[in-house]
Amino acid sequence: MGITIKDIAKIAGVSISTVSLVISGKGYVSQATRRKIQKVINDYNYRPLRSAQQLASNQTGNIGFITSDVHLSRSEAFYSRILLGVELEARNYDYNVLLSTVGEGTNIPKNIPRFLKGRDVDGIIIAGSIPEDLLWYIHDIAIPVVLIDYRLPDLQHDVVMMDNRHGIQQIVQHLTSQGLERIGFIAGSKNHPSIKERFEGYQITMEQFGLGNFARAEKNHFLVMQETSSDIGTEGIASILKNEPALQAVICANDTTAMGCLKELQKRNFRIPQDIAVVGFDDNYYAAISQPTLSSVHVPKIEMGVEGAKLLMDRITNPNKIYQTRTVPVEVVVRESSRVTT
Amino acid sequence: MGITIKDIAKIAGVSISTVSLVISGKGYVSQATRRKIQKVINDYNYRPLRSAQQLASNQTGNIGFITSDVHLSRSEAFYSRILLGVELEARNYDYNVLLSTVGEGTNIPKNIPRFLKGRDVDGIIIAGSIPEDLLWYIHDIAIPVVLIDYRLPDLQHDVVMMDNRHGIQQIVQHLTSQGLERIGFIAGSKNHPSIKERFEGYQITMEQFGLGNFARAEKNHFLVMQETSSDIGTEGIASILKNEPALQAVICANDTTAMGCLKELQKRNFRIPQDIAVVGFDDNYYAAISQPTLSSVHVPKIEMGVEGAKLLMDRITNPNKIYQTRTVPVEVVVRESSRVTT
DNA sequence: ATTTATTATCGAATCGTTTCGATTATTCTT
DNA sequence: AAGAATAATCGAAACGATTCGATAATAAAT
Repeated sequence: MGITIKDIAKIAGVSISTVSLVISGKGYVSQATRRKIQKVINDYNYRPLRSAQQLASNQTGNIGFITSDVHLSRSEAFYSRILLGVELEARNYDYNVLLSTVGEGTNIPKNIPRFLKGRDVDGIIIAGSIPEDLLWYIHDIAIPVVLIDYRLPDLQHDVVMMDNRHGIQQIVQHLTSQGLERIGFIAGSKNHPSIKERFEGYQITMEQFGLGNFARAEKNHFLVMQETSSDIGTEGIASILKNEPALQAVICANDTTAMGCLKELQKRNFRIPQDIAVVGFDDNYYAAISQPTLSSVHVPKIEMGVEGAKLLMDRITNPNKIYQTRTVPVEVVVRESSRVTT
Repeated sequence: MGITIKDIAKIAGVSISTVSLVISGKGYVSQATRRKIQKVINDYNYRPLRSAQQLASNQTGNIGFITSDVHLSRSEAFYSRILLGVELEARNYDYNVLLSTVGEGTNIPKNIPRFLKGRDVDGIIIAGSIPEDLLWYIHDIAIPVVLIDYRLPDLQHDVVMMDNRHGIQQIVQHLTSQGLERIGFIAGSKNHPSIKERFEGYQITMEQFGLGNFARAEKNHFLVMQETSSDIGTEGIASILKNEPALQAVICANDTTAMGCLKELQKRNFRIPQDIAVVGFDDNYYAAISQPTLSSVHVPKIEMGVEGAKLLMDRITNPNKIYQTRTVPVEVVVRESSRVTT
């Protein structure tokens, strides 16, 4: 079928190994032969066969990307964008990206990505939460791993996170600077590390602004275990308002939740933001076109993927490095839903 | 490093080739030896190394998934869901999925997915539009290809589409059954085959309902080349209303466009659906939670991916089969934005 | 009971690279 | 100018599977 390195060598009148050296850029090859060989390669449009390279070099040139099926099909395209970032960066290293989704259920071994069994990848990136025992399984394989927007307290890994605490801090600051003080908090999937950090950020910052009493009162939060959905916002705001009718603002742990919140408030004829200000987190596409437009914290998803890929490449070439956590900066985007003063 | 087929053979006391036969399920192996070998394989948790299999068998066990970067990061997760479907189905065949995005720009050869150059995949799936010359390039490689939600008139391929015409037909029927007759149409990226079919569906059905005159008048459509965005809806409805103030309903070629349309109408204090009914297409997540909730046509995205993967597997094992077009059914979901009568 | 067909097992070639060590050619030291 | 260091090239052994053909064992046919 295809043209092989052997053909190239014969045509160029050199040995196979010299051609290989030219391709990989390793070792010593004289300018003259290098050019000669390169010309033949170009002329015949030759590319080495990956599987042969893989077998001989014991490197696959592939990385695996694992995320849950639910995450991948999320409407906000949050993890899709992270995947995109990974793909973009992997390309710079001439790596392929293999995708595998896993169910939320904890069904090992059916859940185990095929590329792990066949030793098809040099390293993997895990985006978002996956079943804990699967993470342990992967950990035990001793393959380079980078986690994006996820982590387990008792497991050491390279990790990429967004700056959740600082994002919330900016929000609280923005709200209080407008004189709002009774600020509630709503979140789903509270076991997720990002959500946890956002809640902690809320508590810490409120404390700093002298609003610790309000922030500590349980009636002013709504935290549940469910997967992110707009229902959480709907239920959440209802629950808080029941006990705290004088609420002035509410921070939702993400935009989808905020959307549900918005909807419920409108149904009850609250004016937003005059009666209650609402802010989300993530800065979805829909934040910018919802009615009213939603203030949020912009998270650079693609960059998170890029950073993750870089970290992974680093770890693959340098397996004994100390583990790193990389935190990408975020920024509040103020829109109609929280702009009280003009 | 890892355990090899040689080790298994030695431990089981058989030849390498017999072990291979057990793994692949081909040829003749007695019950007794089969069990014996299988036991060793299980005990040692052995998996054949893919790259070695690939090299020896000249099959990769991989499929490539190509989509544009813009499509993948789309907020509606339309193509992410198709990807998910492909992944789910590929798993049933024990195939890996390699992902590559391509820029919208037409920069061959930088745009060429790496897995094509290294002959890393047995076939590829292309979801959504990609630069035309890239499609020609792929066509020339003569590798099995399936297109999902895309096609080129003068290029033969296996194709998966949604039933755009019938979806629109259902919409028009739904609207006219409520007495609405002056129904406009708004779409972006009008060169996309799905959008084209939706527009054709609009024209044909309107004709069937005796509303051909209205549907044929250019002032009642807004068709532009831009990529899908909510701005198209905003501009579109403004444009149509200028020439046709008595508009009763508008069909948007997708939900995102409809969102922009909704927003503009609300800004102008139109009541929806009493003054103007709005429907979208695709049935996004946000269609169900927007204000008002948006009527739309549900498209089973994951199933489209599944169908695509099936078609591709079929073509890989059977390269000379006649080309197929598979059309998945769609269904109107009526919500607040178009429910005039109660 | 011999021939023929079927089932079972194996040895060896093969797939297309990388890489190690050997060999030769060139350049640098003193 | 001889020996040492460096640069250039090559041959051959891996890498870990598949697969073809040969051979041996068993079953079926006459």
